[in-house]
Amino acid sequence: MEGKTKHFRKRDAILTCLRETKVHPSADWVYAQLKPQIPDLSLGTVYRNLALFKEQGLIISVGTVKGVERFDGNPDFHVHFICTECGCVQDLAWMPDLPGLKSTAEQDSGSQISGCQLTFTGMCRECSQNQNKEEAV
Amino acid sequence: MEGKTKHFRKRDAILTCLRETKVHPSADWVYAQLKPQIPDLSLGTVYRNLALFKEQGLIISVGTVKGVERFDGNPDFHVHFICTECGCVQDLAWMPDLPGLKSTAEQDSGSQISGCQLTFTGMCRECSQNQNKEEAV
DNA sequence: TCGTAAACAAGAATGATTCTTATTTAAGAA
DNA sequence: TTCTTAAATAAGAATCATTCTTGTTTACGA
Repeated sequence: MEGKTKHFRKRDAILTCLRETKVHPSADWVYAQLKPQIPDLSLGTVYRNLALFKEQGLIISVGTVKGVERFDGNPDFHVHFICTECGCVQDLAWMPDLPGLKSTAEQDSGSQISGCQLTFTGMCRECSQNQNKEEAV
Repeated sequence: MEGKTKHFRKRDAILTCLRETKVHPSADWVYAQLKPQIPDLSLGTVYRNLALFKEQGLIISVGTVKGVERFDGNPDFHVHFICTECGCVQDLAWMPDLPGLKSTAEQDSGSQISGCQLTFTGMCRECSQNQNKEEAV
């Protein structure tokens, strides 16, 4: 009742961490998050497992924000918003017609399409407010 | 008839290079492209000017492909396809209703939206064919 | 009990990008 | 013209996210 778990304890913890957060974290964030509970966790392990999960389609990459790759534990298609100011990433609730998009794009490109990313960039509410404060000074 | 040009010769060459190619190049590709004509061009200059153009909205970043940022000299909204095998990037001709997308996303996120990226990933025709050949062996 | 393969830690290596310093250039004031 | 100043740049060092290497531990089946 303890034997089998140990071998995958870290792997499982990394996947669970990704699934439970909404921040669309970086490898480093996941590492910092888990390190207190798993003191002998290595950053390399986080990177390796993230790459594995991505390959298996369990997670997706949201893209690179300020030079750092960000991940999403929900691999189902949905729309993202990225704040170019603070780098936060949000899921949008609204969902366009994906099958339509995909088949159109497939015909257009003549390629086999496996993934789709719709991402908006801009300034999040919080950053907009902070900007206004600064301007008011 | 030669005076004013010199100061911006490299800057102009970098922007022109980006506008004339369809490959959605990396900084390094632009550097390699221009180096023969401009032997004293430095890679740092390419990076610096790309960052400047991006800030000015003259070009956009298509995202990071295999760890390298790729750029597009056409900043107007259009859809991209990225081959995860060879890393090539293509423009698609088809264009969804952007204003509609944007206003919907703006309401949804409560944020000021300035940019939009719709990107499909998959395997390009050429890579698909190569894969078939390999399997046939 | 062995042998093998996967998971892993630790730290080195890589490589894209950014930063620093000194030089050159343009353009305007004296 | 001659200074002064600021932008553009080259060259190479520095940074830092990511990947790779090596040796160790763990699970599991013969």
